[in-house]
Amino acid sequence: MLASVASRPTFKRLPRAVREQQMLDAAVRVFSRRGFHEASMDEIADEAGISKPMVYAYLGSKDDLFRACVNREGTRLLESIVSVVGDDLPADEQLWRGLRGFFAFVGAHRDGWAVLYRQAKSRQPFADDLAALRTRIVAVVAGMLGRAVQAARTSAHEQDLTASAYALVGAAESIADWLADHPEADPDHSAARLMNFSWLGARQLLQGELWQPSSA
Amino acid sequence: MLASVASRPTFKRLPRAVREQQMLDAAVRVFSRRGFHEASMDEIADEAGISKPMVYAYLGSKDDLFRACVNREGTRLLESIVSVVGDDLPADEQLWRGLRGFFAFVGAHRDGWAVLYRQAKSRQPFADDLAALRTRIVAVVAGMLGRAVQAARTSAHEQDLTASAYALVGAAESIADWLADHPEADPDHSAARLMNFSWLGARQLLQGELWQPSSA
DNA sequence: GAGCATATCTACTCCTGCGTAAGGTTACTG
DNA sequence: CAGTAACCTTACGCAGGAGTAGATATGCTC
Repeated sequence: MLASVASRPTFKRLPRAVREQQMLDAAVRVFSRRGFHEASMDEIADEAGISKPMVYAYLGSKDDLFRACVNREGTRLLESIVSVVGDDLPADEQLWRGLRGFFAFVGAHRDGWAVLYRQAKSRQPFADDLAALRTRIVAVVAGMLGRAVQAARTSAHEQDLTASAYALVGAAESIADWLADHPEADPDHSAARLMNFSWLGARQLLQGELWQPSSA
Repeated sequence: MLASVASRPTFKRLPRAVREQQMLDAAVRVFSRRGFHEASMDEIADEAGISKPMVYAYLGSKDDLFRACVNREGTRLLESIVSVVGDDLPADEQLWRGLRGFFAFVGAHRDGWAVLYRQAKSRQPFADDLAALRTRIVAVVAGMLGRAVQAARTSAHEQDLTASAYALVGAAESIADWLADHPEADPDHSAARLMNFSWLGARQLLQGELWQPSSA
């Protein structure tokens, strides 16, 4: 009704794969700063420099879109941990590498972390997706601890290993949360602090003991 | 327009203070199972056995109501920790008591915990309230560690103490989260597992060492 | 047992934002 | 350079739910 007079330079056409990634990037940013509900599809479309029906055409409903974000960021997160943790290294070295990988991810993808950690937990349909991811991480950690126990020829109950894994993951999330709000902070520093806490325990720390990475 | 024919037994009048508590109880339950946005004011009013305008008259808007829930549950949580942690006890005894108090609260107020932990984190306006509460808890924990360090005549950087406090609080939240989903689990058991992890550290645990409470 | 403050209800209005129908625009292909 | 398939848009339908207006019931006080 209005145009076709000026025939505006209008828009650029891009292949589907590219646009989908742009949309996901935009969605992660918006979900991160607004929260799931407060984020509107209009704002996401706007942030992606595209109109709303495109989002629906490519990624489906708002729920679908959010789930796609969680899956993409979750996969990246998990990948950044498991890719650096070797199978046959000493327990403390594995722990150290895992923590570094984790905090490096959070430092580099603060938006993604916010979506995963702060948003997905509250919405029931996605809580399941997140729980699944968390369970996989906890399983990785518990498996690591289990192998270390075997290597030390001591024994431990399955439940205790799992509890320790939960504690470790929770501690990491907590510090990551702090990190996400302090852009000036160094991820490796956070990793070292958590390493000290979780490996040595409060008792040793109070006695002034410190853990040192073997490789600089 | 419709009634005044049958003059139904209709409703019971209750003093404001009582109704307010009923409403808060209902709101916590509904927010807990639905999440902030999915919870409707109609459902909350219904759960409280009252009609919607009453909620607005007494507690204000939906935001106000949610904030009231967070404040009430947060105050209770903090109280259940600080009330059992003496000032002049050994560090491990303080830690043990604090953890027991915390997990006892979560075990007894799972709904309240869900509101605090899973919901408040995601909504921007309330994230501040929750952050304030968390900061107070972290400060309590850090203060405890600080006194313990002094008692041990060792030294530690302020930042390291705070990081340890964050890690401890995060680990506790993580296990509490698990506890909230396992009604059959014993809160004291969870407290003991976390005590082992945080006090001894992973290294000691892997060597088969265990921490024992001095009092049964 | 009449008056009055307070507690309570029913029945709306209106806004926000998800999801879609119907139709232009671009660029590739023969 | 016409035909066509994939991109992309504007403009709307519609539902859910926050918040409110106005009327009614209750029980305390004298």
